[in-house]
Amino acid sequence: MTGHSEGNKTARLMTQNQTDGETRQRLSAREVRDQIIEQVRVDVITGVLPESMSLREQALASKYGVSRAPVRDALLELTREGVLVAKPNHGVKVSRPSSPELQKVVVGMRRKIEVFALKKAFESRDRSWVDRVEATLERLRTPCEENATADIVRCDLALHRSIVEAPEIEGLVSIWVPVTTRMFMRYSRLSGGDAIFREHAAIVDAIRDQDFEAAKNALVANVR
Amino acid sequence: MTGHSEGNKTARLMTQNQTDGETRQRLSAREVRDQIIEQVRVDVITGVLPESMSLREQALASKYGVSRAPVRDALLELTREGVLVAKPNHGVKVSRPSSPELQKVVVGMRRKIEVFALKKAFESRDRSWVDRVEATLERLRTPCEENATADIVRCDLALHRSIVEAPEIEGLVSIWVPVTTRMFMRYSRLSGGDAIFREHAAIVDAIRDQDFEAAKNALVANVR
DNA sequence: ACCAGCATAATTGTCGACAATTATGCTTGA
DNA sequence: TCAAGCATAATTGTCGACAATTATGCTGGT
Repeated sequence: MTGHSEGNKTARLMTQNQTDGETRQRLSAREVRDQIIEQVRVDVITGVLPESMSLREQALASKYGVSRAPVRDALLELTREGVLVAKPNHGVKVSRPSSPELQKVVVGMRRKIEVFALKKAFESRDRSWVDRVEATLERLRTPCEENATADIVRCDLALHRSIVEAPEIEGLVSIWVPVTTRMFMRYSRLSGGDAIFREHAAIVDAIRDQDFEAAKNALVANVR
Repeated sequence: MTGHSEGNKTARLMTQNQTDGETRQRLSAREVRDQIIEQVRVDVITGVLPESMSLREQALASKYGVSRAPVRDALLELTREGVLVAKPNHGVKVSRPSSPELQKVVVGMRRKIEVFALKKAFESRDRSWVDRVEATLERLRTPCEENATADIVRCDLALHRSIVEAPEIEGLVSIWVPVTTRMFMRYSRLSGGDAIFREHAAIVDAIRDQDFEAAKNALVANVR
């Protein structure tokens, strides 16, 4: 955070209420922009921000208690990801989910990407990668037990991302992000946190056991 | 463009020289940010900006005669596309091209995307789409005849993009962009403008004739 | 001679304000 | 009453400046 006016280091309060029925949220130290990106992305996926809803930079800035600059950066990014669509000089709105037909194509692409990452990671025998994946799975446990949708989405994404962030294939993430984001816009299993966790645990277990075929199968079964 | 200082409406000159050996360029009216994005993207693809070269916001801003804001937006966008990589608070540098193995995966994905777009466009029987594709092909002619690499890249990208921008599948572009950008970072046919034009003309001819199979084959042959 | 710690410099991150563009409502004329 | 044109308002695009963080070079101690 920053603020050469009145901001302190870790958080900041709002001064006035917005007209959209959102609950107030605080953002803390870590890159403001990234947090806004994640927050809005999750809000869209979970339906807090409904389809076609238009977003105003100033409104979001006030809501998060920051200036328009990081909000602008975030909206730009989300637009490129496909979460939002923009008309020049006229702002952005929440985009529509894919058609079922497109969704099929997207699912296929995401499977190819993640399986490829899996293969490369297995080849590299990088123990720290396994550790990171395991740690990220652990973050998914509590949200699943509590059926906390927003956190499930967040950690589900984070887990798959950690898989794709295998060593030596850095460039893959930039392709994976828009593909997966688009898939998640039809996130349809908002019930059954237990099942969600088990599916992911199966992937990670197979990774830990260095069983590529099992990991691949569990992954493909989960990506749908 | 803007400039509440000395800018006029269509263009603007620089006031001082930079230390990087770049030639000066002018940007005109249309969204400054988009032009910077395209310029830097093409510069990376054509090798004007070599791998691992680090880019400074202020240097680019001075080079293009604008402030840091639109440059910042552009770098953010290009980072998410995978053209650049960023370390927090430390700037961006040109990223490395894909490994041959990853390149194969990427080629397959791009083919799937463009063929899918082709299919949907044929189904929709939208004449204006055909017109747009034809017009975009026409823009490719002169650069190919003159072997103007940068413009070839620009118009090559534009043509394929116009194909993907088929009606009713708006969401596809956001996936297509990083995939194709990554492919182009290994743009290897910088010789033979004639051949490049013929390949693309074959695609568009088949589209005009409403011959899906021929268009698909020409497309797959071109995407490699 | 070499390493640790510190001051300095360079660069990004954020902020508030202005310019330009687009949308919207109002007035005016037929 | 309705349509066209205009004034007004709302929103994005860009700018210059400040704050914070990170990298770098220097100094002093061992």
